[in-house]
Amino acid sequence: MEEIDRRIVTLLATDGRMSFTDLAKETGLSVSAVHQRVRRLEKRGVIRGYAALVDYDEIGLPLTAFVSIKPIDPSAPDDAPERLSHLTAIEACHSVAGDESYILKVRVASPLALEELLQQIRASANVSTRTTVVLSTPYDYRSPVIEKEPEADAAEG
Amino acid sequence: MEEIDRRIVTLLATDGRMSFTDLAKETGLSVSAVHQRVRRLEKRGVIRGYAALVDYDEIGLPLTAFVSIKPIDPSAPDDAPERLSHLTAIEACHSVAGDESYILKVRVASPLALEELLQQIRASANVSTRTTVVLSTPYDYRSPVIEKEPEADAAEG
DNA sequence: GGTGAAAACCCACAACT
DNA sequence: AGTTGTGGGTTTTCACC
Repeated sequence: MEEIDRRIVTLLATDGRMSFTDLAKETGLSVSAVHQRVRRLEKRGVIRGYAALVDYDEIGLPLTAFVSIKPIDPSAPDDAPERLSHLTAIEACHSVAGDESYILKVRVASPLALEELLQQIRASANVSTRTTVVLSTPYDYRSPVIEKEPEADAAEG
Repeated sequence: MEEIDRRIVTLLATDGRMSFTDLAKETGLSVSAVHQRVRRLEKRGVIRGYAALVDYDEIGLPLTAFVSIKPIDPSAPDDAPERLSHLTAIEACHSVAGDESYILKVRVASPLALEELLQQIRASANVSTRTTVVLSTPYDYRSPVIEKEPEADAAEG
């Protein structure tokens, strides 16, 4: 990705509501040129969307945990992510290398809610769970510093 | 938090660039009322900010990992988060219960970059590391479903 | 907290280089 | 890909309820 696009993505990753006018000032381009680039970055999937970052304490979900899961029956087809996606307390699901198959990040209201969630996870995906409770979060959702050479160029459109 | 604020936060968590005009339509309030509520939610810290969600493959950081760290000298003061915050590859830092003290989420360009990062983490915070590499991410950054009763009311402003 | 309205500002598109 | 120009929509503030 080239310099100006990198700058646009960095700015929007830091302030997702920055106006095109301000992006234009920051990049030295015209408003329409920036507009065009942002739409292209969205279309290419470099920008996947925009989100307000919320304080989970304030919205009544103060307990965060990482839940590592392992299938009870390793020979069964592994469709844990789909089986778990209806559980809205699960913020993220990562397939990982190592002893366990997935790491889930979950947000709940209380220890009791966590207990109930773990039961639902085990029942829904036929897995065992290992839970690591988050005590505090010094920082989170930091914006990336974008590399100069992300990858070799792909085939032309 | 009350019904309309919950709705506003949910909508902005899902689409961080939604206009005040659209938020007004969705909530049945006037544009100015929605505007006022959003500003209040920002000021109260319920909304911490706005971010573009980027595709880390596309920006040249295709390797994600969780790095659990443990102090080499448990009697030394624990200031790992501050000591590590200059490493921009670290997206998040959570203090956790359990055998290790923190879980870091990191984004790097390559296995070699991960190796170098781990050396920097160990050197900067005087810790040992245990790394779990992410193979794929079925989902991530899902918006919260906000509870009706987050907490008892705080003291008046 | 809510409303409507005015002014300032921003977006989206067109025409062109 | 970039620029400028413009009509129309959005944001922000203000006076009032």
